[in-house]
Amino acid sequence: MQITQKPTDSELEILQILWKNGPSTVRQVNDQISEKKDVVYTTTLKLMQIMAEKKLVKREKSGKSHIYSAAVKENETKNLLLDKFLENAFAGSASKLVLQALGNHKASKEELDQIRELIDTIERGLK
Amino acid sequence: MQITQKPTDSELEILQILWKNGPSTVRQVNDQISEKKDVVYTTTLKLMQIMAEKKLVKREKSGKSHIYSAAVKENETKNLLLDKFLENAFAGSASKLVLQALGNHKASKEELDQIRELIDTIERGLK
DNA sequence: TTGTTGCTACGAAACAATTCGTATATGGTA
DNA sequence: TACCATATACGAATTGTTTCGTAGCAACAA
Repeated sequence: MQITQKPTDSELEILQILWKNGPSTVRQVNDQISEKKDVVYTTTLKLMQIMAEKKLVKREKSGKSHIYSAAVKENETKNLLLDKFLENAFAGSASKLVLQALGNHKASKEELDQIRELIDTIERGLK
Repeated sequence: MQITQKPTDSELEILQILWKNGPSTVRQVNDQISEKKDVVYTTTLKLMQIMAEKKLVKREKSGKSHIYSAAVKENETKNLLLDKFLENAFAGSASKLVLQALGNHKASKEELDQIRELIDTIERGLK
């Protein structure tokens, strides 16, 4: 399923858990979230029900509970979020964003090298 | 003034105009916004009044109208937004974000070179 | 069969962001 | 001064997100 509409922050939090852990019950997702903040079980349930309506997740019955899994791809979703963010905050310019991100956040030598390699690859493509 | 709270999308839109054009009246800001989408004057006015309460903008009286100007720095604001976004979508990893941004969005040779230079500079610092 | 436990369904409150209509004030001009 | 154009103030409707309480259902053990 192609993602079109940007998930909210809470929805993204749930998606991240599903991407990381694979198909899960509401209980499992809620346990994860509870490690970071106080949230009642039914709040997570409601969110996941809404996400099912929006087709952000699929669910299937298993005994008396449901197993939820992400219905949108991690990569595509993050790209969409990035696009919107880029548009809102950096007038759509990826390089402005990159300069700001690298200028102000710590990255290790390995990470920097990785980025440099990617640039090489892209430039070879550009020719 | 140090920014602490993330501006909303609409607020950011107004800030971008103030950063770009300098101190402006509500009318001027609204004219800019109107080029892209339909918005009634009082909507923009209300937003800017709220932004004044939040100290995102300052205003001073000039004749019968007010002149508004940004009260937060462009660089700091974008950094804050970037931090939040990084945290929500990329687990705080700037390099993951950069890889995704460069991998999926077009950047020109000049932009790529600029980024490469920045990496060089950072690595010299790290050394 | 009858509790107990843990699940889903669902309504509604609490917020926050956005939008707009209406009332009112003010400055400039005839 | 009186009028008009344009400004601000402000309340309120709308929309979307997040939160939680309560009701009811289903599985399983005693």
